[in-house]
Amino acid sequence: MGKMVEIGMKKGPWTPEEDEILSSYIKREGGGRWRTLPKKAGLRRCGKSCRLRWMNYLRPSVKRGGISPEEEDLILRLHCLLGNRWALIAGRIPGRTDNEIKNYWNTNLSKKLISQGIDPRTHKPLSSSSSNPNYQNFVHLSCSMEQPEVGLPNSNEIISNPNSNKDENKEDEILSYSADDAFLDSLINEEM
DNA sequence: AATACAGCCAACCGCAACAGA
DNA sequence: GTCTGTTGCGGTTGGCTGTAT
Repeated sequence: MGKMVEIGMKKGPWTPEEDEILSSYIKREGGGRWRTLPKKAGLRRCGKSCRLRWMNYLRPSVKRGGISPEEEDLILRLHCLLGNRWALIAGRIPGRTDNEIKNYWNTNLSKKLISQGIDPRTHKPLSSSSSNPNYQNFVHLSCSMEQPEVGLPNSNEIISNPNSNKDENKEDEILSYSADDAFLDSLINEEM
């Protein structure tokens, strides 16, 4: 498939005028059909850019900033279970977007974990830091959800190598498990 | 006051997944 | 089943802002 190059499209930060055009169009006509939307709305932006702006900023349900300690703890728990599946994590935290959670993780939480001697990718102690007393605190805080009784992978398996596609069946199993609503709900409710 | 540096986050890019013809 | 266009996701980057020198 040939790459579609959009010429004459504006890039970079959105202006208040563009925001107004996009949100009033979507309120009037609804979202979706992102590729044709900007032309119909009268915007010189690509569909991707419009979708991103709406999803991460303009949607009325989007909360911005001020992540609470409860939300932070939930992000830690979900990341421990799911790895860098930001959309999946965001789906369990009302009003938060994948982009916001990803940014919060990269700028705050991963540094916090590193300072505690924890590898933010694996949620295991960094090399030669397993005796770090902070690790015990972190395990209690972040990874203390009960492991399922039977037939389910543990969280370390899930995130041990997120880029590997060598075992498709296993990956499917993990994905279906990871997205299990009842289990994730129990994880959330345990915390609230 | 000017400059350098660091942190943060909005937005972009590439690719995978999905949908439908 | 295959091809093609669209959407969604995650990694990355560029630029803005605040702080240090």
